[in-house]
Amino acid sequence: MSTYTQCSKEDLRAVKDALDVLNGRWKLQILIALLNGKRRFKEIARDIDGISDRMLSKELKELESNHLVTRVVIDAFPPVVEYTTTSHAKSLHKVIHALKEWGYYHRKEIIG
Amino acid sequence: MSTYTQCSKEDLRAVKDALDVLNGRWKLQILIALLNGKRRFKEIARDIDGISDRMLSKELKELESNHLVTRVVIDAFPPVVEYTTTSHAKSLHKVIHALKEWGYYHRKEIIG
DNA sequence: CTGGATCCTCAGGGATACTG
DNA sequence: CAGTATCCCTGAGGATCCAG
Repeated sequence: MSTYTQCSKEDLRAVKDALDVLNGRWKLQILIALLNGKRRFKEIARDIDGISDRMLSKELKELESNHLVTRVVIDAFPPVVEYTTTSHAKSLHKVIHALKEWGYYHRKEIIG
Repeated sequence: MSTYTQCSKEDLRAVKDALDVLNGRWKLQILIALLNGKRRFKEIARDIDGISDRMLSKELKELESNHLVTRVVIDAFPPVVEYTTTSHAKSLHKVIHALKEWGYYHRKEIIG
């Protein structure tokens, strides 16, 4: 395997596509929360520090339209809405893992 | 291997750290260009579709302050400035690879 | 509880012109 | 070539209030 990160035009486009779907400060955090098992709107909101209801709502919609999240309404009172990740979202675990590892590595590099 | 992407608070923080350093639409593109071997300011600018001189300059500075890029001035006329990635930046190849793979996968998921 | 609607702020980023 | 300086604008995102 090459030690280079060679990227063709197509590869670069794929990277940009990925970044496009995961853009903003919230989407990955939301997906991580869901992959950790959180489901209801308020649970997710509580889990993510600093997110507003408005943003959470908006981001969940975008994630849903990108097939990363499934929204299930349970007809009851008070209303219950459950969010789950799709299998497609689960394919993100390599991305998340890589970012996590690199985050740790970077902190050592900068601080240590 | 677990199929879950369990993230502790610390892990989440690491992910956020990583995203923080790579934020915006340009930084990863710049790093990819440099990892491909490009070096001079104008070469990078030409390589990245749509970036302005102003943004490229700003982003390069941020990357430099995060130890991801090295700036070398060659005293000559016309001026020559060479940018290279640090070994730390090279550790990003797993992140880039994961994003690339997922980008392709995502396109198939959405379009196909 | 689950959000929608509205209003507002601010930083990311574009365009252009200019310097060494 | 390698940037800086200015001006400007859009859109991400926050705050608050309201409805089912």
